[in-house]
Amino acid sequence: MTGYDHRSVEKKWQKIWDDEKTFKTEPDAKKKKFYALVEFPYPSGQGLHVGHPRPYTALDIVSRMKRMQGYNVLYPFGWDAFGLPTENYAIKTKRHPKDVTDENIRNFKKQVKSLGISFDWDREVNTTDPSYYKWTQWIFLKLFERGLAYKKESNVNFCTSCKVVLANEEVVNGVCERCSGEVIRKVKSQWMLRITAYAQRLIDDLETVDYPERVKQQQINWIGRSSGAEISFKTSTGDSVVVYTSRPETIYGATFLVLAPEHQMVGSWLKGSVKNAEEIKNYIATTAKKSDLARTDLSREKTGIRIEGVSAVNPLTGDSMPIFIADYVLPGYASGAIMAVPAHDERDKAFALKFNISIKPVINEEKNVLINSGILDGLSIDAGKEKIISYIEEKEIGRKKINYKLRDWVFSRQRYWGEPIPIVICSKCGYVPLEESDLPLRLPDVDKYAPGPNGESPLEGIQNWVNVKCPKCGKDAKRETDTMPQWAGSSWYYLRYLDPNNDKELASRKMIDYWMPVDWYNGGMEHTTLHLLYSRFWHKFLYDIGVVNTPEPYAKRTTHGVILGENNEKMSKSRGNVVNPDDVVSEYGADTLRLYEMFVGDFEKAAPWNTNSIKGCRRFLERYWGLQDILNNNSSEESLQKEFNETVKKVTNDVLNLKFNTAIASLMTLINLIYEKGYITSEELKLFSVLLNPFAPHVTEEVWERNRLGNGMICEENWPEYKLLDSSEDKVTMVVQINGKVRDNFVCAINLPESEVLSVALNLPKVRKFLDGKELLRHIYVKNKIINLVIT
RNA sequence: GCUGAUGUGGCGGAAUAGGUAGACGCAAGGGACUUAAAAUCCCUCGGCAGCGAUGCCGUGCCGGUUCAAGUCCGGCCAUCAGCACCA
Repeated sequence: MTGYDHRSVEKKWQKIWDDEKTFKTEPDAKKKKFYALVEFPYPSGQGLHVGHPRPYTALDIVSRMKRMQGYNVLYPFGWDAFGLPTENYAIKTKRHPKDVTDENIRNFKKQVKSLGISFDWDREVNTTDPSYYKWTQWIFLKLFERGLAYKKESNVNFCTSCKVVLANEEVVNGVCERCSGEVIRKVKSQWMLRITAYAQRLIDDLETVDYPERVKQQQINWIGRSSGAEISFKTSTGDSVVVYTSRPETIYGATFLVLAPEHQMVGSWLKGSVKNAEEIKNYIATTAKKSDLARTDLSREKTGIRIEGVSAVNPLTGDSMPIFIADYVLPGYASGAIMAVPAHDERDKAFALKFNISIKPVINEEKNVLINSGILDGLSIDAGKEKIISYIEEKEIGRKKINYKLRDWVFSRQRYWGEPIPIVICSKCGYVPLEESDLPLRLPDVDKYAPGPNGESPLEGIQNWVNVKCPKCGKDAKRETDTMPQWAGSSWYYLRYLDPNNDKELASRKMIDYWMPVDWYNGGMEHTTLHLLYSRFWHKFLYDIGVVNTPEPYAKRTTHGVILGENNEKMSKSRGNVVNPDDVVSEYGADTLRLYEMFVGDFEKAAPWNTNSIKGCRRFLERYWGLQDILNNNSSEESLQKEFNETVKKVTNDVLNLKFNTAIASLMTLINLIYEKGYITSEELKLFSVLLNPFAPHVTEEVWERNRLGNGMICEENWPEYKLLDSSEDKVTMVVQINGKVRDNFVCAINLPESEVLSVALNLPKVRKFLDGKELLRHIYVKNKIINLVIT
């Protein structure tokens, strides 16, 4: 037998799969469907990263196994191609972003294809294709129609480096998620999506899906539900201030109010009888200059100013309360005003100590009951909360209230390379949506893609595109020049795969009914509060308007660990620890790379790259190839039937449980046993090849064909089932412990009666030595496993 | 600070339900083959003591439950990730 030449083998089978469209999928009512999905990549100029193949291979293994088990498997792929890096690169190299994108996709596609993933390439989608973004725009129009897309002047995050506004989800540690540039606050008129309308459902429906606990928790924390009460405090000017508190039962301890410096009421008071207006104006101005990062710096000492000449009244105690403004109260959350209870809130306490305000305890911490609290005295926290809420509702000074930290999604970007927002701005009619028949609204060709210094969209300068007639009144109007964020196209792409060429609907209802929901969606942890949350939101909206048949898009979500550099640090060009998958494929082969990426460790955990370990996987495949040299159907003294059977069980279960590393280890153990035995039968080689096929699809096809192990391709074979074998003849190893410590073991027939096991154990020389002069108190017997002798 | 993870040899990592800790792989050391090297094959490989049989210790730390704890309980420590003045 000639040696294992991965180059020719892989090239050959990739061509066959391509030519014969082996993995093309159509709905089939007779088969159970299985929709496997990986996050489609952003085709950057750097090409495929060694981290990409890990999830692709993982779900490829699942898909290939499921196909062999008789499922109708959909495993599609595509390109999330709008976005800033391409645009920036295009600006730098003076090329069109579309050309750059096309080139990057070509390169990526070549690389992905070299891995032998069983994608159905006939369903490839590209978010920058007008036939695709037509439907992204269509969804936007629907959102607009239902009042879920609106334009609003607001204080937004602005990345000074990308010159673009960011969603809250895109600001990480106070800096831009993408470029780590400084983020400042800017008042701008922006398109917003009302994701907050779905906050509760986005929390509740997590119970209906199979996601890792940490993903659920992270989304729940991000949405940040808080339950409490809104209470109105009368002030000396005759106005009232509404505060939100999650601890209404502590109201008797509320000794002052704090308002965000931006609070509306402050402005109106300044027009009236405030004594220290200058001081207050200065404080407001200082606050406005601060970045979010500076403002939320926890280690900073509290600052604030008392509003002299205005005070409030505690509605329960009747006591007068001073009013302050302070930047630790945020304008964007709840009503932007709090009642401060310094005795039971650390921040309020720090503030009270600094400004010398009285601190009044209202909870006995030991007994956990309310004190100094009038009508609530003696009640538990929970009972007090209930009573005070019904009291304030009855007296009409407040009500129960639920708040969320989640903000509406800032949906405008002042950049070129994104989906144009299909809206015309008319001075008479306002924001006028395009007709569905006018979609897609294509991106115009422009000469300059760079945004203006203050974040003006590059589209603003394209007169013949911007200037249009209002679709409603026919008068002169202008197009919206903002584009959509990167996350728009990826919020619904899993639906387009179902029906990628449909120009009447985003996907036909028939296809949606057959394929949805996605059965298994794997992706990165970094998308938990971005893409994953956004797409759940869009899907719920599509469900509400009757486009899709399920309230949740993804039945099961798993996450992969990242591949780190050999030095255990994140792979990056600047660290000089980047491994190029092309080099690995060329030197060791795609099958080896696939095997290695699955064997390197727990799939859900990060793992450092190790070039030496790859050799171990390559060796394993060479040993597999070498099995062809020890084929022998005549010898049959020894059988590995039992071991093969156990491996079937192990591999099948491990693949479904994401334990690819131990599945491979069990195949390695089995091959070691085969070599110990010295030969393999055709039946055994056939079974081994089938088990290995999802992991190493090329080499197994080749061995299958060369040795005529079956008709057709191995990937079309049936997956083996675990057989219940007659085990009455089996032997087991019985472990003998004395006082819980392993002392010896012996091999005996399976299901040997307890009394016989005990007598064998007691007669073992080692055991007798330990028993010498001691008394046997009792024994614990675990069938077919262990006998523990308890002695004095 | 809050939330969620994780802590096992020189390294990556195994260990259904509490039941032989270290599977599998890498690296390392020794040997065979070879003029030599690579490749391949065989042996050793948690620590301490011992020629050895063997014994003791050992899964971040301290305690507990149990015949038996990497696994369960309580309390710490460390690392990672996300959130972070959200009232």
